[in-house]
Amino acid sequence: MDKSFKIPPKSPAYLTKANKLPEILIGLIGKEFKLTGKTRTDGSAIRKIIAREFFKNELPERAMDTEFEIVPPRKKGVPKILREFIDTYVVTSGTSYNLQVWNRIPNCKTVLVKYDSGASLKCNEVRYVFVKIDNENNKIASIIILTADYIETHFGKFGKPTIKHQLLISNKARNQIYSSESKVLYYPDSRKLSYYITDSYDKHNNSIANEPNLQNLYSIGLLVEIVAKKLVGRILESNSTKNRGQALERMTLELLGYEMAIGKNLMGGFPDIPNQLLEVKVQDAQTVDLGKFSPEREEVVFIENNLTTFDVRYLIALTDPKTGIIEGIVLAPGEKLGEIFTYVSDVSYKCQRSIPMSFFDLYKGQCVFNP
DNA sequence: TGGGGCTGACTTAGATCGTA
DNA sequence: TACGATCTAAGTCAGCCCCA
Repeated sequence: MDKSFKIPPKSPAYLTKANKLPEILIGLIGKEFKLTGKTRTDGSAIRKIIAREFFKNELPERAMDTEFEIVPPRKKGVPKILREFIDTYVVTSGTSYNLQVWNRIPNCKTVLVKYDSGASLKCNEVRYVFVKIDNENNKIASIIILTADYIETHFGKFGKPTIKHQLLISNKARNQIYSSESKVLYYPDSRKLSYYITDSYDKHNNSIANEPNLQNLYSIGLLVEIVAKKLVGRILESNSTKNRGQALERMTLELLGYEMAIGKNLMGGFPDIPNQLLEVKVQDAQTVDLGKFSPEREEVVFIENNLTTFDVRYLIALTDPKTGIIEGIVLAPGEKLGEIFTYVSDVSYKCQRSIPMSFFDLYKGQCVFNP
């Protein structure tokens, strides 16, 4: 996308009026658009197409560098097409569309761009451009431009912001683990746990639902022997992303000696296996999604025992993305992860709101603003 | 509805080349 | 030799999907 779109307009008054936006984009209706299936590729392609239409039209005059300030650090939460204060979204299939707005509360008045004149552009002024794709005919079926206020009024408020922590394991670090003899990289338990853990295996009947029982907590050293080393070489069936994590969890439970009825649901929550204070993760790309909890900062997980994210043991299975074979294991207390790997610098969060697909179908062949 | 997962676009850093 | 332009690799992070 042209860099000029990353510069805000000279002032909010220079933005194209929202009710004029359909006139600019109407020409795209019926135009060919083939989905690649690669989500970010499609999202990027649509953004470029929309931007091109604005380019054909006259862009709002740009602000000079000295006239404004982007308020959020690292421009997080600022719409991609800043010159028109627009974010674009691709709507494909399904019965509802899950709108995810990243790093801003959509319908709030937090300032994103602050002008020296005193004017500002706020979160609730972002225009959301939804491009509905006709999958069968590979064409743009409709373009619907909405405001956050319209979305909340018609479909309900956005859900609470959900935080996403991520950890990076570089290929270099990964290869170091692969080239080691055991293929297992591990570190001893946190000092707090070291007084409670045991090095001897004793099959017991505690459910995974139980809170950690400090008498039966296996040490990382023992977990390496009974779980980690035995996981190396096993295959994680890659039928779906979520199932793979669960497959690893089941394998781990089995190796720990817990009995799991076939088809029985796992606990969910944090950590995955509370009874062993063990969080299980699969990694075949560079990024490990830690989810809501992260040991980057110490956070109490079990108040009763004052156990924190630093004490939780992380078992990360490094797998080959093509074969699903576990080629290496990282087993370390949360407090160590940051020393070995890199946390994604800023925490990202998203606000979600589902919009029924029937809403988009209503406007097939049209380009409309807040209909 | 909240949360987790993969993926690849985008960004940044580093390397190399061309010209003055 | 210095500087800028261009190319490449590594690092970052969010879009869309799926599931409980």
